[in-house]
Amino acid sequence: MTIYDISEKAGVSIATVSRVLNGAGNVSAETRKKVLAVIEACDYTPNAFARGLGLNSMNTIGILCADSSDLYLANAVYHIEQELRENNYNCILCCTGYNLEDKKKYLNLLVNKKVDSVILVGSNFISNDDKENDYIREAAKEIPLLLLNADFDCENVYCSLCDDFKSTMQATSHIIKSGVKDILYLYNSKSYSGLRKLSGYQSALTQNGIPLRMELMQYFPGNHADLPAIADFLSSLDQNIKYHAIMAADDNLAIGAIKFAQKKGLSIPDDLSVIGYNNSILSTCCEPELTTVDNRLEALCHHIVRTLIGILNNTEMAQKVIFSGELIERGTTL
Amino acid sequence: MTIYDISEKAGVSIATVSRVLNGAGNVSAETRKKVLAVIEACDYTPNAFARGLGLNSMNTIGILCADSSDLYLANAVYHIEQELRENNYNCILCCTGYNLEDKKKYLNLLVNKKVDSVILVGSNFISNDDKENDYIREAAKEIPLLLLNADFDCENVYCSLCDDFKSTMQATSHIIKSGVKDILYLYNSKSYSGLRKLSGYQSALTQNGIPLRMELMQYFPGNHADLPAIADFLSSLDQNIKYHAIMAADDNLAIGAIKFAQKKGLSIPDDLSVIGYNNSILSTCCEPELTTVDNRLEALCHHIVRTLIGILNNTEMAQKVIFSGELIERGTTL
DNA sequence: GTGAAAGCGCTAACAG
DNA sequence: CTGTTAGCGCTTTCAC
Repeated sequence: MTIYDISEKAGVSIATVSRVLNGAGNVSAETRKKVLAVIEACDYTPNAFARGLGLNSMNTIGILCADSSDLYLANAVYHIEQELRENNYNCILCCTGYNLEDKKKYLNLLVNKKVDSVILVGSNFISNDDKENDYIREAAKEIPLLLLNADFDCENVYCSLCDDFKSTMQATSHIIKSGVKDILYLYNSKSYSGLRKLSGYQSALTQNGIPLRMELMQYFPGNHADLPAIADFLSSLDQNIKYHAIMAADDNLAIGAIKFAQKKGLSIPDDLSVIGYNNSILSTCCEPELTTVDNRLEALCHHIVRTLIGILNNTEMAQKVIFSGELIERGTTL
Repeated sequence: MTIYDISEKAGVSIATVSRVLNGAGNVSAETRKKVLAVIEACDYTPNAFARGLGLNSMNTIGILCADSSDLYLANAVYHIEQELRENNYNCILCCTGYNLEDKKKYLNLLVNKKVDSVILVGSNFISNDDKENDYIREAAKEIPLLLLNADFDCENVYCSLCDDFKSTMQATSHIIKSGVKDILYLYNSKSYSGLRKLSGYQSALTQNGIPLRMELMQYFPGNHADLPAIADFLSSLDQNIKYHAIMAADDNLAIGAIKFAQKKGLSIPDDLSVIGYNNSILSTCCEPELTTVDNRLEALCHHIVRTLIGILNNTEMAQKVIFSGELIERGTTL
């Protein structure tokens, strides 16, 4: 069933059918009604590929993320897909892993699939080594790129991010104000965002006149989905490193810290304060529940989709928007 | 840059360019080399829409799921996308929520977008009221449909599922063997799969000569992502309902149960045994870690993609494959 | 308000 | 082994 069949049955030209299909104004009410009746009767839907070829768009947006099974990224993908769908766009999901070559490959693939735009979810698409960001610049020459939780200045790329520096600084300060000064910083990512968080931690200490100590900044080299491994990592640390609080770069790490404390018989928050980051489902799985930073994921996703829709409608849009995180106080802090 | 430009620059016809592009054999090595050089030099990639129109396929598969932020579904989507991508297919993700009209609407949308097939992830797409499954039958007339974790007999639909009845029965029996007979069953879904699990629980009791008690089968009406609400639900139960074990239909519910026990000061597993289902990240977030049923998600996903690839290559494939779950014993059982 | 016809860029059947 | 040509099904410009 094609537009030709419909035009024939309705006794009009294909141009007219096309007009009613696309809601063009210049069709008489009578003709429109007649055509609509035939379309209805035949249960006709236009061929999406032919439409795509003509319009050079199939209303699809690529979503690139390292790992859609990651709690945080899965949530982001969920919110983005939802809001895009409400705006009549569909999403092609593509998970890249953390390898640069694969990121390049799949970003290219999406561009070649002729998506209208791609949203890169997560800070790990921007490297601190700027040469490694050329693939982003190249792709941005073809279609608009939107970055969630990354900061990158480039024509045709738009960023929505949370001020991770400030949030981490505030969270760390919150611990300090409670009277604890020896705070371990536990992190798992050296992405731009990961490093910003680390700076926030350092800044909070410095501002409060607490000297920085390298041994209190610990990088967990494993997979943060492996919660027991995080606990084991903490257990394996030099016993001479003393601390009474852990500021974690994400909730997974924080849960690992809590497991460690439980195994060691430490009482939370009396012996050990813990703060996480992301306000994910993990922050409520434990007792006491986890104090964590809500980095406004939903707002970020909402904003990024609004920006995208604006761009696709040729409206001028802000290239960068920065949200502020919020500390959610629960039971793991004093 | 089109195939015409390339053919012109290479001094051959567009047919020849098309041949080298598609790896057809009948091109002389010399011509192929020449064309390839031009393609390379121009950084040319064929227009995906035009290709789609000609071949009636763009190598995309629809993934329909209720909620891709759900731990379990997110994992399924992740594995499916990954394996599909390795087979040169891309995924259009579409989350429907749990409302029947929306499921219909988005399944139709995917069919109209001309995906090659759609994978329906999660048992909630099949209703116990068979009339409500007609939308599946309709869609299956157009393209092959693959169901993950659902059981449905219909031409052109293929199912991969885990035997939830057996797994739940075995898990429940495991508790009984440890000497506990008063077991609360906690569930949150009345989907086909949800009901199969409940039957498994009942069957285990019956086989062991334990009478069924309605008050020990509790349906949690809230959202299972709201962990504290699950704990509150258990707290709100009639105090006269006595039990020393909880068999939960998923890990979320089990974690809620553990939170409840911790609040109430019950020791796990001595005062209360708990078993979850899915072997998700939540099963390792607590201390002791959760005994749970691994329902072979990765194997299911692998199999469903293999089946799909087979179908698309016109190979005859089994319409239904049933995997067996496996009890992962950790710390919440005796 | 409506129709004719020219693309959009590719694949594949057919001819040579 | 290579080229010509007819679609694929739609949108859109230009006449009328």
